Amino acid sequence: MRSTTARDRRTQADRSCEMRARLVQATVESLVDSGYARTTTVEVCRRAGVTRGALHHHFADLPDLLAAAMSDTYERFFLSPARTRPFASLEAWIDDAWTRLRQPAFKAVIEVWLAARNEPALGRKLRPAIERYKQVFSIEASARLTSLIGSSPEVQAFYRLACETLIGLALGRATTPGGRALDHEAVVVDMLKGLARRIVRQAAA
Amino acid sequence: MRSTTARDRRTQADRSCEMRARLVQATVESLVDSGYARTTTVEVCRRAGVTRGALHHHFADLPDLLAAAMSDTYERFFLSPARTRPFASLEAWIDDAWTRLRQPAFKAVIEVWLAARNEPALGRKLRPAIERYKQVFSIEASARLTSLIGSSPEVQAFYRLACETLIGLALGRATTPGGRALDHEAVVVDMLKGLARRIVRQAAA
DNA sequence: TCATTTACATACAATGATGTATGTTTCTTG
DNA sequence: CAAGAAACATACATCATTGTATGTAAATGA
Repeated sequence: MRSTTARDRRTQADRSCEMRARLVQATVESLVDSGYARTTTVEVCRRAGVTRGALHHHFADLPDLLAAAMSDTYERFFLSPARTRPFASLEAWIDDAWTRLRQPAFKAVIEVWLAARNEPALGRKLRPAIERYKQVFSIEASARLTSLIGSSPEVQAFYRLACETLIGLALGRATTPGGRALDHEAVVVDMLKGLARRIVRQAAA
Repeated sequence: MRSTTARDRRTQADRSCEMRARLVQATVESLVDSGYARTTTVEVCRRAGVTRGALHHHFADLPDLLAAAMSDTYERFFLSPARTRPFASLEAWIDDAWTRLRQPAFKAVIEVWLAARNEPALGRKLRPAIERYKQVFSIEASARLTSLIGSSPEVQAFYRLACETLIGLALGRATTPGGRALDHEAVVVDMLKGLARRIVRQAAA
């Protein structure tokens, strides 16, 4: 009598992949609603419904798992699906960026940003992922924006300002119980888009 | 032979006050450069150069100490010295707000904001201090701004936007190793002030 | 000045987290 | 269809942190 049915039979590569995915997902969820300090190996495994043995089989230690969770979050929420077409307008970029930043997963990013700054060992393991993420907001790397921003210092400065504004809004969400939308979010985003229109128009003139 | 000199002799109220101040200051420093997760009673006492006995004599537990540290930070950096004169311009307010937000102590605020959202017990003890702080940025409570902002929805929206932008900049500092100034800070603040001028001028017209 | 209270230190017990060592099951491969 | 390896579970030893209990020195006040 087999203890496993045919349905349970999976290739080892599949099992590894799925397990890593479960652990990574559980880590992000834990970061989002328990925070870094409470994101322990025990907590992650509890959420994932596996033992700590599984975790330590796939990840050397907790920082390794956190680094993997970060890379995954960047991929899923901020880089993919591959966006290549240039933005039609700065407003379109604002909508796109805010759609991504307002997701709960961004709280996980903030938690780990701060943790990485506080704990050097974690910081080293996270450096590649963080460097990669910084490029999401860098003008140089944003090929989809270059044609819009062009060489106007005014528009460049506004772009930087818009990034900071959206991050501020995202932090507000992250520090709000339940992660609900705040009343003034829509107001601020609208104003930001209105300003974008004016700045671009003025730069063109 | 006395073990204490006349110079050492202090009233008990003085000793209490000084000890509490030392502990609170050590807590803020620990939050700033070690973060919430590493701000333990042991760490705080190490920084303060006292034993944990002293800590637990003055504060029931760690959340109590953190709450005290928050209240103190709000007082020192964001509320006092009593600022009552209305701002001459929105730009003056921006300068003032950014001067305060860019201080390292703001990182302590962020750390505890996030921690309070993650740990309900801490959240309850911090609620009064947090509510109080929210008012720093609320239009209603900013008597120094009402005459500037007036009833114009445009200016109100811009004010909210400016708050978020400055918070975003502050978060950038908090997540930067060493807490150094970032290159684009000045650019963003300048643009923000430029926009403020235009918005106010337009609202007046 | 002496009893009492306050301020602070030391010692302790309990808990929780971490990484490792060692099993057991499931897949792969010759 | 057997090694052997990979996937995962269990058990363990260690360390950090917490709050409390208890002890001692300093200040108060009658």
